[in-house]
Formats: sequence, structure tokens, C-alpha cells
Amino acid sequence: MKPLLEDLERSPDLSATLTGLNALAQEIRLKTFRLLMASGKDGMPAGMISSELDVAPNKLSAHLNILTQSGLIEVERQGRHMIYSANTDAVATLLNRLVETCCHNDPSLCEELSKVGKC
Amino acid sequence: MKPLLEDLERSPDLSATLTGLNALAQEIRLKTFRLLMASGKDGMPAGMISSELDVAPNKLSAHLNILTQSGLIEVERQGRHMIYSANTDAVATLLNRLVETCCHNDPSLCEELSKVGKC
DNA sequence: GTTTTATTTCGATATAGTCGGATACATGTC
DNA sequence: GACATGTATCCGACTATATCGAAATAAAAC
Repeated sequence: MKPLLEDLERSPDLSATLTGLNALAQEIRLKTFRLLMASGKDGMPAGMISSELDVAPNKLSAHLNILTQSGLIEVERQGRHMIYSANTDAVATLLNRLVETCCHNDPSLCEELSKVGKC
Repeated sequence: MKPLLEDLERSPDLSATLTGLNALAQEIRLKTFRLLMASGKDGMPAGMISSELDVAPNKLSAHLNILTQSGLIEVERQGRHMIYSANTDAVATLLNRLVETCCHNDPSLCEELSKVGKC
């Protein structure tokens, strides 16, 4: 009568959630992510992110890889530019996974949560 | 005419956001957080979390500290038990900070995001 | 086809996070 | 006060992550 642990253990989403959180839990990557969220669907080339954030290109590249592999951002080549953009669907999925275990007891707890993403 | 970087740099929330994300970006801490989200406002004593997740008490204690200091969970002593519970308001604040830079260009991008937390 | 620009990859080092075992600290019980 | 229980802290070892400089790739310009 306590399925909580089992559900969490077997959740195949747990690994993906950890990957996404880990991708965001670093200053340069969080700034990059927010910059790309702000730049919308057009995205931004790596060099522009590099100069906007004042981060060395090689350093940034490693972080862009981690973000891309998490699925939170996407890349597309345009000529010799690599255009990065945020994947808002992946972001929504990640946020949902963080709050999906709430409200099992009392839906009124989640009033604040229901205000997320109202933009 | 490019206030993006400046806004991010000066954001006093950036540090708090990183602390919160970092707190969640670890397997034991994420499982703990989800367990506490599921256990609602009553929360759970440290020993019960320890046995539910099959994590040694000393190990868990360090992780509970990190989560508590991030503000995502709270503690209250009851006799010799330490009762931990999720702080849903802090969770909502964290999630909002992740998406607050979106939609500056095109609100239609955020349809998925607006579905977060509907429980 | 050589040069320039944009970006990534590689190898080495530094730093921070995690773990396990032992110990210490409260609180409640006898 | 002595003891058991529930948690927290300290320590050294290990592992993962971030960083830096240098070199490599890929596309465009000349």
C-alpha cells in the first residue's frame, strides 16, 4: 500500500529528468538557456552566444553539447554558423516531471504551481 | 538595443535558480524531492525517506541539507524526528524563473509551457 | 587552392561533488 | 543518570566536472 518508491524507481523518466536538470544547473549553461529562450524560435549562432555571454568559444561549445544532448536546445547548421535554439516542448516536459508527483493528497497545494508558464 | 545580456547578468535570481537546479540535479535528491512532493504537506521523517529510498542515513542527511538550503524543502523537528516537506511555493518560483525569458518574441511558442502544473 | 572565419575536439590540469565509515549530538525512555 | 533511537557531522578516498591552450574540422571568400 505504498507504491511511491516503486513508481519512482521504475520511472524511465528519472534519468532524462536528471540529465535535463544537470544541463541547466551550471551558470554558463543556464545563461545560455535563458538567452535562447529569449531569442525565440530563430535562435542564435554559437558565436553570438559566446560574445553575448563573454565566454570563450571552446568553453561554450562544451556546454552547448551538454545542453543539446539533454534535448533542451537544438542545433541546425546554416553555412558556417551553428544556430542554437531552445526546445520549448522539452522544457515543458521537464517541468511537468518535476511536479507530476504532487497533488496526490491535496490538489489545493498546487495553486502556485498552476501559475507557471502563463506568459 | 540588446538588453538581454545585461538583464541576465544583473538578475539576483540567477544565483538562487542555480542553487535550486543544482539541488535537484542529483539522483538521490531528485528522488527525495519527488517523494516529498508526493507526500504532501504532512511531509516525512528523515528515517522514512532513508528506508523508502534505501539510502544510508548519513548520506541522505547531507543531501537533505542541500535541498533544505535551496529552499525547495523545509524541516521541522517533532520529538526526535526531523520532518521534511516540499515547499511548493519555492518550486513554483524556480519553475517560473526557467521560463520567464520566453515569449518576448512570440507568445504562441509557449503553449506547451502553459500546461505545466495543471494538476 | 590558399586563406579567413566559425566552431568543435583533444589532452592536461584544477576543482568540486560524492561516498563510506566512524563519531557526535540531540531527544525520549527506563 | 544510563541507555536506545533518530539524525547530523567529520574525515579521507574516489569520481566527476569545468577549464584552458592548442590543434583540428568545416564552410566561405578570394
